[in-house]
Amino acid sequence: MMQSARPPVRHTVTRDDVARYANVSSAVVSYVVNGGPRPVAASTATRVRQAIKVLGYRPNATARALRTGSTRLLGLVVPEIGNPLFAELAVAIEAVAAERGYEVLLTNSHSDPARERRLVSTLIARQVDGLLAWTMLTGSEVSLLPLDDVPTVLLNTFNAGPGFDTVGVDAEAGASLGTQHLIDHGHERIALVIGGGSASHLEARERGWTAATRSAGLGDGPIARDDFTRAGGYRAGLRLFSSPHPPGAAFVSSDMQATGVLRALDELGLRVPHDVALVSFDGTEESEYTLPRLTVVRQPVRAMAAAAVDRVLAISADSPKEHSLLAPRLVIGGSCGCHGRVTKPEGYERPAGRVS
Amino acid sequence: MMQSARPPVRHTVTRDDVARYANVSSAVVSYVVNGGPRPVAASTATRVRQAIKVLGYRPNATARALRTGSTRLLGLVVPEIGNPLFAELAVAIEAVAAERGYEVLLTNSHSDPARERRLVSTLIARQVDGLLAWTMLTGSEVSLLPLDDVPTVLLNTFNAGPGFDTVGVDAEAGASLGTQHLIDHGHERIALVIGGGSASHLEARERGWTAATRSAGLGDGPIARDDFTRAGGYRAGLRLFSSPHPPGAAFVSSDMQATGVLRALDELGLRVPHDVALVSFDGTEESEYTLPRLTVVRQPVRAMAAAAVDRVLAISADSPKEHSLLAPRLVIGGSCGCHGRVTKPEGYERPAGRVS
DNA sequence: ATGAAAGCGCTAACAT
DNA sequence: ATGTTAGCGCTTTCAT
Repeated sequence: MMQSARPPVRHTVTRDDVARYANVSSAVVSYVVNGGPRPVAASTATRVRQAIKVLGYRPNATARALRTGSTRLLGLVVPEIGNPLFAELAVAIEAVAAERGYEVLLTNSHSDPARERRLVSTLIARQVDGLLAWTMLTGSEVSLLPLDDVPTVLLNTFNAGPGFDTVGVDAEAGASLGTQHLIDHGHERIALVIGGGSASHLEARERGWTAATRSAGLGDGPIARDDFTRAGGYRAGLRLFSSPHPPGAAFVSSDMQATGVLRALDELGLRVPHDVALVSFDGTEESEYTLPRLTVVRQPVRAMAAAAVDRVLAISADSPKEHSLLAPRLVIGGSCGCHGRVTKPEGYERPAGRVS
Repeated sequence: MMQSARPPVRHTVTRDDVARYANVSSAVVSYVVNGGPRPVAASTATRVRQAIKVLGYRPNATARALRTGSTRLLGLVVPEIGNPLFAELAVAIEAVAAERGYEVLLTNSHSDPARERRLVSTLIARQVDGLLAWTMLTGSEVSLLPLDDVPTVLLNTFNAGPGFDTVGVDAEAGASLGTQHLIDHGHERIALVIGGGSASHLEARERGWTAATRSAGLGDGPIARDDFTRAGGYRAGLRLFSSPHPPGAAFVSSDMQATGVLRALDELGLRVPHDVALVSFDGTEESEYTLPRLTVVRQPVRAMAAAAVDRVLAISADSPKEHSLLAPRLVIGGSCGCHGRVTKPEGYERPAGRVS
């Protein structure tokens, strides 16, 4: 005769304990806890709730997930939480997901393809109900991910082929918009500072910058490629503006790099926007507090989050793939030359409070 | 005769399918997948692995967790992922946890006590193996959390009473260190910019600032309290430095606020460090890219992460509570007056790469 | 309105 | 070395 296995004790009070205490069946406890699917007499429900309180019963979401087949968990993969853009996106996605009754398992790929593949695997193993990924992989690499039958939305990935749902910002239009603004200021030699990789959203920014300068009849400006970090922007800025014939303006493809460029310019003794005009891509809160405040092409982070979460929750086996492309918008700061002086940050409110 | 319930189909290929395909028992598949606890013949193992590959089998972590009683998941609650300090801490905790074979469920309380309580509840419901929380609650409120029997480490919480394990930085010593540095520069009236709340780590910073000025025989400087954000620092800075008798130096209790103070000073036409000297608390990467670079009391983020994760994994029912207090250190930047000019950011490397 | 019980996918003790 | 099987805590169908 077989003996049963003895798994480690964890969650001492179970639904059965509550049932026993309240003198009902475990099914009734479920009905009370979940508000259905069967009705429960008011007096019984009260007794059950009382038992739950007295015993300190806490439902086990793991068991529930195993039984129902749904974890109400969304997996999110971003390249770097330390980048304010992704932090803001993660916060927004978390907020939208919470409104829909989902929680988010947030993971950080450190822009490492191998790590990204591993993260996707563990998220799937954890049975997430949906997956949102800002991938660093190329289109063909993405196709190799073990995405099986998990509803997936790729963020800002435009070369993944038709097999994936995508939500992204029109980076090409955004880069054109920002570059055009510098052209409107009369600049004729406009550099591009951009990440070193070949992710599709980077290529799009490069295309937008090229398109704007060319359609204005200007020659292509210099390109400085470096890491998608503050340090990368700093190095790119030093190279670009200490060259023999430095450009008078630059479109920087991310706020983090722009922060680095600002430091480089400061060290080189160049003033913004007087000597060099700058427009950057992202429009994170950090960009509102640089000196001067950056003029930016702002990513519609909230809208992206909402579109992505709603889409991933709507995906079913036979739904056709969708591709949303959101429009970024230009937000004028003090780095482009529109204002003689720095503009107020958005969070500004009349000074109030104590100074003791 | 009873019929069985029919949960929704999800994960089509199960461990039993693999067993059937490889012509072994499901136990053997487990042994192969988990590398134990019983040995498996090499040829059998190969057959099983082949079956796994062919069928595209992916283990179900939910079922595993239910069975073993361990999710290998750590819950983390921080006040605001948008704050670079917490982003850096989250990344560090994630990295340490990964080394120990754990993943992190990261949640954001938005500094809202009610939300924080809810997060703790859902993390416990999700059966995290441990909980790390940078709480905004007071000591007595923390005691009311349904922490039951989940190993918990509180981060930077010093008034939670002896019932909790804690890991934190010595904020009082840090604030003294930073303030003392301004005193060493000859400042006699040193303001404090600090958050409006009453969290214990804020009180500690205030104590440290007070202790340093008093032991130097100086009178207490002005205090500006405002939100723990860039906007809060900006408002505090405007109030503080547009007052009739503005201080010549300030110790700012967070990098984010310091960023706002820098903007306020810029708008008021005051130069740093020439007119006003600044030292701030945190030492995030962002503080290395402000203009000028901030002189900071740097929080030992990596060390905190390691201490917290190791501690939470070591906690058992009968282990006595521990309280680690880590030492922050002063990192000189360009805002205190040590250098005539801005110092190089840490990420600095000799310029290299293309400028096309 | 309530109860009984099967079974989600997995692990591991016990049997062979 | 491999097989059999109970049961983790929960939901839900079917029966009463």
